[in-house]
Amino acid sequence: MPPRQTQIAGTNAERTKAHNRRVVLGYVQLSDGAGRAEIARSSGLSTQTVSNLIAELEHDRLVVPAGRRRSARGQPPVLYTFNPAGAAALGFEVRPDALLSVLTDLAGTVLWQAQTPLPASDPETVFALMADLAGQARAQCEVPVLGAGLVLPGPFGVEGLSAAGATVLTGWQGFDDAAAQAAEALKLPVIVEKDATAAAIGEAMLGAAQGLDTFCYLYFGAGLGLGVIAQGQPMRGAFGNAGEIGHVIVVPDGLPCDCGNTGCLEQYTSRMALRRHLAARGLLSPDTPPGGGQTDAVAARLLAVEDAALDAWLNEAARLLAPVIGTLENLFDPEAVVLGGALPDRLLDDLIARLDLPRGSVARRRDRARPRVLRGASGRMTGALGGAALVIHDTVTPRLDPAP
Amino acid sequence: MPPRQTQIAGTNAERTKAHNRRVVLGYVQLSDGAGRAEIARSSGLSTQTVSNLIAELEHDRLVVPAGRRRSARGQPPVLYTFNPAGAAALGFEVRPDALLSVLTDLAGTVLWQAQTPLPASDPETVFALMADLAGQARAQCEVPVLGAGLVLPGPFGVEGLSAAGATVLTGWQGFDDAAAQAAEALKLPVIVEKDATAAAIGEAMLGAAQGLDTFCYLYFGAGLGLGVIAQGQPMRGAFGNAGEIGHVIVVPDGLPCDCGNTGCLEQYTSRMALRRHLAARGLLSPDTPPGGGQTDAVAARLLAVEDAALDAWLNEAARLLAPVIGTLENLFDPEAVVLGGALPDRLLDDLIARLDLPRGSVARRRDRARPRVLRGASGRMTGALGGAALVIHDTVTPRLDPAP
DNA sequence: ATCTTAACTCAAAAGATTTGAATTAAGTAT
DNA sequence: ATACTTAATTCAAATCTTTTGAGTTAAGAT
Repeated sequence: MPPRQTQIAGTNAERTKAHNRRVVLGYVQLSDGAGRAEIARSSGLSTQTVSNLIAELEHDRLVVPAGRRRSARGQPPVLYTFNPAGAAALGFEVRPDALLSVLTDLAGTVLWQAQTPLPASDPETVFALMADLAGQARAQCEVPVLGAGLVLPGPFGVEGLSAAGATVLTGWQGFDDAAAQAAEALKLPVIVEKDATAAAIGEAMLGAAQGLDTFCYLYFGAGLGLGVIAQGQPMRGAFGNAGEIGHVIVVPDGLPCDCGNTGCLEQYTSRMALRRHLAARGLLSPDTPPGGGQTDAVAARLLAVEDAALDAWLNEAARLLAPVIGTLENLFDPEAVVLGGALPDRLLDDLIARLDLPRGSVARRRDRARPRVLRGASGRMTGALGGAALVIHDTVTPRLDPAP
Repeated sequence: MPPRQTQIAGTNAERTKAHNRRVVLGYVQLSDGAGRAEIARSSGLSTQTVSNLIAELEHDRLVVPAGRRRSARGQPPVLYTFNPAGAAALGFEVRPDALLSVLTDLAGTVLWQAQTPLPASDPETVFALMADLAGQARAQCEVPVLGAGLVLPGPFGVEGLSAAGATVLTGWQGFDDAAAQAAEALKLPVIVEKDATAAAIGEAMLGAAQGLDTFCYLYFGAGLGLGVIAQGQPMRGAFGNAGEIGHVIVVPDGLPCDCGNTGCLEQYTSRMALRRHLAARGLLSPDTPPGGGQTDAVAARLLAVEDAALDAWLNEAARLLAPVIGTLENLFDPEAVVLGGALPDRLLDDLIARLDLPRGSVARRRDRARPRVLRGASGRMTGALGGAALVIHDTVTPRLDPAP
């Protein structure tokens, strides 16, 4: 009868070392060339400890020496830089109709990718396919693969929401279960995350949110998801369902939603909503596949010709989104809100330009250095790339581990 | 030129021990009697390590032996329980007009308290007064005082919001600065937190949110604040301003707010709003002091006689609050949402009973064990008690320390 | 009465960081 | 040119903490 749900583990020398290794590697990654002594000063570790860890990281090819700095007095430090080519990471995004896979180096450069239709989305089928694809990917690269990030659409275990949505997987029990099964199938460490959060980690590691410690990420998939990174760590919620922003009610008695409420944000500001808007005006065939990029292509063309229907949709989407972004600012106090996902860059830029952000917000700081809203990376592989980024994040960012 | 804003510290043997000590103490606190071997199993530590730490904690009087368990085979374990009387914690809540102080034992039992009018709310005056009060408090108790929790109203450093609100302190630079100055004045470790978050920690340690790892806490002060505990840790945001829920817009083109927007939740659902509502109907003198409990007393009386004006206010407050709670559920995925603070219990209970919570929410789980909304502790000292709870939380809950 | 299981304790071993002295290297002043 | 200062790095011994393994104690089961 343990008193906690979340077991908190004790720590020991090995864990201490793993933590310090991440501290050193994380510092090197974010710097462009750092000497041992500088790392020691910043981390509070002794120079000797840093020296040992650097030696180990150099042996593992995760850092490489990059000449000596000159200037100032004293012995010039040997600079070390992060070596993106020293290892690779796998990312898988499972959608109801397809499995998207990438292999990247530690800088997020794609080494290999695949998009595979899914005949069925039950775990057995998917894991078998993933194992096969992982084999192909590993044959392509000569460096060690650190692990795999598995990206699943949420929410999990919710009455109503999960029964109705169009983007739902059946037979998947939850994060922990999926991670264990996937690790077994791939013979690799596996991290499971929902799409918006994985994309947010990707953005933090490799994209527009680099250097941000606390930010919100709005992910335009079929619906609209929210990933929150708070103090460098993804916010998961009690059941892994944090960030279900698509079902925030923005129009009282508005359009009906799968979730049973009316006027959900997702019904107005999402690719699904855009598709419906364009289809209703005859600008898009109603039987366009939901997952495909055809909506994007049409939208991009309409944007170029300043189409009135698209213009109206963008205005409405921006009008409803702006106060929600203000709410996010006031609730999470982020350094910025990032918009990204499966819409064309130009469309997101245009949407951002139309946002009339509320004045009453904790985001209005005198010392503010960057815009309140940023555009992140976009494209179809964003989720899978986020999966790979999870693995990189895990090897680079220190954190307190829960008990195994 | 360190690459991170938030320095991430390395760890060492001493920190390892401090962490493990917290793990053991935290486990004992949440259990009602635990043997060494049980603790070792749950924490992953060896029995010898646990034995050493228990010996140390017993020496410090933080745990006490409580007989042996019988049943099963093998030697019956010596059970240890948390000893609330083994130490004490101070809590201070600074308001523009008053300083509220408490000394509690580790179970949150009040050993001493004081409410002191503030002639001025500049840091020097407040710290001098705090030092004096801390001296009085420490004279009252024979056990060691572990530290002090300093509770301040937010937000900090925001244009517009901070210039306008009625509950603002001037001359206070920020959390870190205040913590250092207070530690200097009190000669004690000091933790600084904003009111809603401190109250939330208090609720988690000692109140309605016991055992909850992830929850939202709505704090009815003069305005309305939100404290979020995610995975056992308070969510602070990038600038310590997370949880400014009072300025979420719930009525388009509604009542004007100090923040510059219109229709903010705080203008409808807060003690300030209640006071205005009752004053406009002649049920309360318009010059009632804002901080006092007079509004509460009048409201309690009106509630008892089922007054129509109060009934209308409660209906309106509940109507606007329900979707906001739904939003919190969908954004934070908490185990529950707790309502507490400076309103009478019965009023909060009545408000909760009137909530018509949205059906489309990730909170609607088949495995849900408790109500979606709970009532927390209430009363004038809630914030200061939260301050003391911060100290207890800090001694009991393991976490990764940032660099000093 | 003996066996089994479980909790606990003692002492030595192992892992990691820290400490302090020595070494190397480059700039700066004499 | 030479000596001094500053800073990074390395080496070896010391320190802190957990782990390991053997041994002890205690209660139920056979």
